[in-house]
Amino acid sequence: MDLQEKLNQKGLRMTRPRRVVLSILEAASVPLSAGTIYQKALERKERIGLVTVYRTLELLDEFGMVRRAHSQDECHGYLLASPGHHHNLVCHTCMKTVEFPGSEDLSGIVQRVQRQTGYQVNDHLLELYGLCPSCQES
Amino acid sequence: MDLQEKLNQKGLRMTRPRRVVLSILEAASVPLSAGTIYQKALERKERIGLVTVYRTLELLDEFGMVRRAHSQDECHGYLLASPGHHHNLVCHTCMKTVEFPGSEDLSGIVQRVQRQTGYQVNDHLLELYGLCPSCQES
DNA sequence: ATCCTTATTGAAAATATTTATCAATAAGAT
DNA sequence: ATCTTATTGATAAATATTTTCAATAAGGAT
Repeated sequence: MDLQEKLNQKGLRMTRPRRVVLSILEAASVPLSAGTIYQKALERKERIGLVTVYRTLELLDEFGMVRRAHSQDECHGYLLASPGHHHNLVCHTCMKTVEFPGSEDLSGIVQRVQRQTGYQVNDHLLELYGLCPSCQES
Repeated sequence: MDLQEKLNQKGLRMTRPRRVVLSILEAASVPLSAGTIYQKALERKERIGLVTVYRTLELLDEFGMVRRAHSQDECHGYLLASPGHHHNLVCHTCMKTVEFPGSEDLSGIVQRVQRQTGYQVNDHLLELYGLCPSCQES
């Protein structure tokens, strides 16, 4: 289900700024902060306000169409989310980020932790860090 | 190795503010932001500046004595890190946080992802969310 | 205990980030 | 084309973080 449909479903409207933010995120392979998205929009000669970027990101987040990337230092980056449960794999050097699927793999850990702590686990955040292929060469 | 030793090793000094921040973190079971730590210090009638809290957290982070907790919304919380590799388990409701050990459990996932992406994985961030025992009752 | 060197601090100011307000605009149904 | 109202952007306000710098104090030397 794409943005247009989700908006209709809630009686909300498709607007140019929303299209722009989404488009910028689609073109990115690195998590972008609100400010950065705003800059890129201006470069495209779009008339848009920073405030709207924040609001749009909030909206996309509610729709689950975007994920926050929590690097150790910068935790303000947003990344377009593919449907389904994914995690991010971030390159330490160039920050290039790819997603990888799979939450089943965690069920072992989750069960052990539930047993040990008494907590009832219902969500998780997993992010891997490393070197992407091209950064491995240099 | 405790703070005193790590400081000596780098020719740095143990000071009252540093002791205070550490002590506040030791007493916490919930991730604390710089501002919150500052407040708690004032409550203790300590003469300390917010700036110093930021600096101390940065220092403790370099020493690996503290970890950032990246909840979906708030990613500015710091939590004392036990030695070794740990992850956080955060209660959605009361934010009470406990650590749990174990990075071996991830090796399966890591290997699969490395194979699939060509990335060389060397670090990770794992956080679980759920309900702590006492919040399950209510 | 006293002196010295210099890491450290706190206050204030400068930046950066995020949220709230509100009149003007424009989406989309009629 | 018109009407209703969700949405926008500018401004301002609120938060959060970093920089600057003179004053302070840790801790080794004496």
